[in-house]
Amino acid sequence: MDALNLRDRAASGASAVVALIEQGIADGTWGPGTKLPTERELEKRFNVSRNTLRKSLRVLEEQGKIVRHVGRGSFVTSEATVKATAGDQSLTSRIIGASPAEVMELRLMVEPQAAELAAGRATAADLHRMEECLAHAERAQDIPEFEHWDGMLHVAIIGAAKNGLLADVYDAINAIRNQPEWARLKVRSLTPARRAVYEEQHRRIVSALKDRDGDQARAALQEHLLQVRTNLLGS
Amino acid sequence: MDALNLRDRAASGASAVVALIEQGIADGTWGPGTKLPTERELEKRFNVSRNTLRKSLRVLEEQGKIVRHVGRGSFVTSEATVKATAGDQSLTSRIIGASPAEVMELRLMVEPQAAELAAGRATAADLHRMEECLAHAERAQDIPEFEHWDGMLHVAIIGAAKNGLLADVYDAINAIRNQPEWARLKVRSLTPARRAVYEEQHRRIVSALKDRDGDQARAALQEHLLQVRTNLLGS
DNA sequence: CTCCGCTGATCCAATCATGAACCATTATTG
DNA sequence: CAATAATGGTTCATGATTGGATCAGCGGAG
Repeated sequence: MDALNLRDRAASGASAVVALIEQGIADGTWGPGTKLPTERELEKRFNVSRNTLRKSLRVLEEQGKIVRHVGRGSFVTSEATVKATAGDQSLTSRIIGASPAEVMELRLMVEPQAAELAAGRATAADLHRMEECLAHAERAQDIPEFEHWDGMLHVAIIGAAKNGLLADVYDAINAIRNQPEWARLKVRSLTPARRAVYEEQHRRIVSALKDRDGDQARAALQEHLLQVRTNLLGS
Repeated sequence: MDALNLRDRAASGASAVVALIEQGIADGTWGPGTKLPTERELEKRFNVSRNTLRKSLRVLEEQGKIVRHVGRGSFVTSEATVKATAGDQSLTSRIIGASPAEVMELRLMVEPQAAELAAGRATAADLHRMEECLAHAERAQDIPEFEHWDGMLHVAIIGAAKNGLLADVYDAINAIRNQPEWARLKVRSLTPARRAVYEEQHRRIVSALKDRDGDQARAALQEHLLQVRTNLLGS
């Protein structure tokens, strides 16, 4: 049946167009948040004049089912986003605003002690993973690749501490590494000389972990992070 | 007619370009750490203007999926593929499943050092708030009320460290206090004698903070948490 | 016939995409 | 070391797209 051709039907008019668009929203043709076709497109699709179509859209807008913006288009209201904002806010999103100084301070609190725990808990697989990160980092051709394996090494150390909660928290903190400002800070601070220093410090950390020397591991990681903070924040 | 050429229309627009590049990252065309083609190259490949392309790249940068640097190029970040697949789960919800042993281990990592920082950063208002928590806790008529002010005291100490990120993380961890299982554990472990010990330890912590004695504050808080862990977990 | 709704058209305002030029930083080359 | 090329960062003018608003005309229902 030619359900879209309203002009030939007895029940033509604005209210019929409203019903059709509502149906399209209900059956998923236009899902929440999606953009409706332009008015000039819908005008042709429903075979009504633009004024009639606009009247229908106005009804839907007043019902809160769509929102319209000049120059952008008309959009189906998204219940999902409304629902999302009502609930508890993800820590990750709150963390995004944290300053590099705050991040480094927290890392300095947590990571050295995690290394101390890891010295007593790391499995052979953990240590092997760290060695791989070391190798990859030293073979890295450019700074982003080095940063990647640097980050993975720290994650591996945290993971070796065998505390799932700690790993989750560190993951959340680590998400900041992907923030543009933070990344720019890292790249700018990473000179070849400093990279060599980092690689040496990394080796000493992993070496201490392999020796099951918790004190040494904690001290080496702390020294490393202090160096990173100095390079990063210039203090 | 040009308006009906859906291929051309689909290829235009910033969001479409974002999707294309995301796909390229997801399917391994541009793996983690690799360098994207230059903007002037992508501009031609996707048949959009450079400004449009750059808008798309900015979106990807804000999502942390790529990193850009003047004179060098744009690079896929290490966690980009992970981010493309894994949704961002609230840390709070993940934390709920953490065991009391894990929680106490993390608190032992963070809180004593936070106390050390707080000794040097606490404002008069911070110290006053701690005193109030102390007073309320000691006047508490029942265990839940004592627990409440006990928790508030710890929050106040964390807050005095003046690290917003730390405060957010601690808030997330602290949410477990409202979990039924955790509460049961606390109530069972809290005898009147132990409560008296806790109050004495609390007073020593706050006293050290008022004296600006970071070492003493850290030691006192660590001792307190070790005591709590022993009482909670019986080890 | 009159009233009301729909039509077709025109213009306006906000937004977007485009293309180009120029700048700042980095890499490469002589 | 100096010069050149490469590359991302920024800005601007222009045209296209899109919803917003108005108006004269047409046609059926009362």
